[in-house]
Amino acid sequence: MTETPASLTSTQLGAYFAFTEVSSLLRHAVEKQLRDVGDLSYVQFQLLARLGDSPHGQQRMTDLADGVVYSRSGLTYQAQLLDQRGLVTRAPSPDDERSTVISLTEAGRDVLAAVFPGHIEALHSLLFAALSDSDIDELARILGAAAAHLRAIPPRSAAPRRRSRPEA
Amino acid sequence: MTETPASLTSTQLGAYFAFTEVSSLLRHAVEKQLRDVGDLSYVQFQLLARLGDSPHGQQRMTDLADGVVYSRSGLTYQAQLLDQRGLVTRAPSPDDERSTVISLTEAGRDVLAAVFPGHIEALHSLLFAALSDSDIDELARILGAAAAHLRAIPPRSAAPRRRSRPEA
DNA sequence: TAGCACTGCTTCGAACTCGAAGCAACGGTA
DNA sequence: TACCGTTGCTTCGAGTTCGAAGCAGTGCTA
Repeated sequence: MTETPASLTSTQLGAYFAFTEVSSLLRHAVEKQLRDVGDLSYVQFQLLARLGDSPHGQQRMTDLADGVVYSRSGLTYQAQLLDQRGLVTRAPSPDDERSTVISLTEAGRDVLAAVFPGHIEALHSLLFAALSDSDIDELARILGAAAAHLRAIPPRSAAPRRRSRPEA
Repeated sequence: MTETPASLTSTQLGAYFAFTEVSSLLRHAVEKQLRDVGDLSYVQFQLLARLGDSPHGQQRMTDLADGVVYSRSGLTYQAQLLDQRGLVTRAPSPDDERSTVISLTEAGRDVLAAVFPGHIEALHSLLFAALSDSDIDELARILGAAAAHLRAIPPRSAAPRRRSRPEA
């Protein structure tokens, strides 16, 4: 570490607060749109979208979970729900019997197609409408660098969790 | 509406994806630090921090909930937990018997003080370390504008919720 | 001052999330 | 081939979140 100031500059604080605020508000607004149009939670949408972007509309559970920064057990739960709704199917991988491959169905693609335009429209009106083209360029560049940094720093931070005192 | 393109430019997509990724990763990392050092969830930290920043270390429940973009019932729950831990106290407002005023205790300030340096250090190493000063300026400016826009757009969007089919 | 819509908080039930533990399959080694 | 640490997923229990409903206090109007 070169230096570790005890505080942040007001600009840094401002950037951080603005970031968290945009994050919260945008998330809520987008969530609402997804719920209203496709009866999807944000997580479910992310999962479907990621599948839609994958080679044969399919991915291994673990890869999918890592992709959306989500717990494996949580993914199992959501995959069940999506499976019940017929938006995805699950099958053991031919390569590795342990793996479950989750695949987007036609119905899944339909829901995705139904939700997408509104999703994009929401992003336009909520986020990009307030920004100039060059702002968006800058944002993409800066956040891209930040994302790369975050991805690289903690490859998979360990350290045991600790909720409350488990016991004396 | 002036125009509603059916898709986003790749720069816009990039900005959006980078944003969500930074948001997720940063959130997880910060959450972990807060948990390890002060045994606080992110929400709890936000609540304490906001109280610490308020006039007499106190705020009305509703204002606090709005401040952190959080449901009222959720706040009631967390306020109970923080109360039990002695980090805050709750009392009816003298002005308005309906209101509950939640106040930071000394113990609450102590926890906040214990957690803060690590929190700032985490922000440094996770986020700001990857960015130049001018990047941070830009980020603050752009996200500030976006936040203002988001705050203004939906004063409090209504529209009834709808989860799954309530019936066959 | 009686009536009444509204506000502020809490309670309640249902849904979602997570980590730990459990179970099966894999892959290396002897 | 038998063993064994590792990997991939699911099950389980506990904790957290939300919206709807309920309840009390407020303030406006007649």
